[in-house]
Amino acid sequence: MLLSTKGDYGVRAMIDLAKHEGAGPVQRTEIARRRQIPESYLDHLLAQLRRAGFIRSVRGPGGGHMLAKPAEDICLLHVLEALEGSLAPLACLDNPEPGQEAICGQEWVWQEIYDSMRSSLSAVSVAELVDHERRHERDAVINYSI
Amino acid sequence: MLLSTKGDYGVRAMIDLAKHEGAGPVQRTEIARRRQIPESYLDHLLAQLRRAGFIRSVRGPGGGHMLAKPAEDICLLHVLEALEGSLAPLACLDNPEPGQEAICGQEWVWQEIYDSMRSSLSAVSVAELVDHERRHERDAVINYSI
DNA sequence: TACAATGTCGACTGAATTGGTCGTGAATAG
DNA sequence: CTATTCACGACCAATTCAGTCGACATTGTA
Repeated sequence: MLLSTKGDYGVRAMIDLAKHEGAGPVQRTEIARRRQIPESYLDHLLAQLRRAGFIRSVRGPGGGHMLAKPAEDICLLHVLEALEGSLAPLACLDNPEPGQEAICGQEWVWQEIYDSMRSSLSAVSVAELVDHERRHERDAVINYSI
Repeated sequence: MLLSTKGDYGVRAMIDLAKHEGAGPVQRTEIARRRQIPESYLDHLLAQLRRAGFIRSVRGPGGGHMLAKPAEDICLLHVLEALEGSLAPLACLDNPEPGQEAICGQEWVWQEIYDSMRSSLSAVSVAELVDHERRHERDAVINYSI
């Protein structure tokens, strides 16, 4: 049931881009270092995010990557689905086949879980993830300073 | 994010056993046929369910498998965890490592989803799955008869 | 113009996991 | 004793995961 690293890393990258918005393009190298992602692997994820329209990239010296739209307008669900494909825990939740209920007998439970999961994920924007991280950092500093 | 067939098949098997409770042991062959599970694969799943204490098995002619306790007392969460191991969508939810929050930045979202999922799964017993299936069958018959 | 920095893309790969099969052996009812 | 049924472990093919690598395109700067 694990999310693959694709989804995890991809979201990390989006958070990193959102956090450094406004200071020009962010380089692959920087994202990879800060978020502990293998650089050449990150390449693929950035490509997927670009094709999905979440980021823009510019080449050449001083180039890098940036969000293609405001972080508030990008929800976690869309990012994850772009990277992972469907998040359904059972294949039959996406394309229900008639007669399967009698054999499998548990779709209804998973359907509820799936709906609830999608609802949670679509309620969280990349901007909120950044906010949360910033708050967490502040708390850590306060704790440390006591 | 898919549940593996282990979990799916295993739950199907438990439902099948619960449904045919009281009529003596149920054979591997029967379960496999009704629930569309490869018979020799089902073998492994029954072994895991047995080791986890959910079912008892008897050998010899007329042998088979049966629930080791009332279907009402067996919840989906326990069955699935016995078959799949942890259901956590991120590895860090089970053994959080300090410092990861700053890098990953999304645990809190997944923690909520994970908690909610576990809560849903532990609220459903195998008996309820059987009930649900029986109701579904009745409805299907009614629809057919119209 | 040359070149260095950067992103783009696709081929390739090793390891792990998934989803099984198969064969041997043990228990037991009749 | 034999047929039936479970028990268990060895084995296996295909797929997916998680990357690496190399060739190439673009562009700012000297």
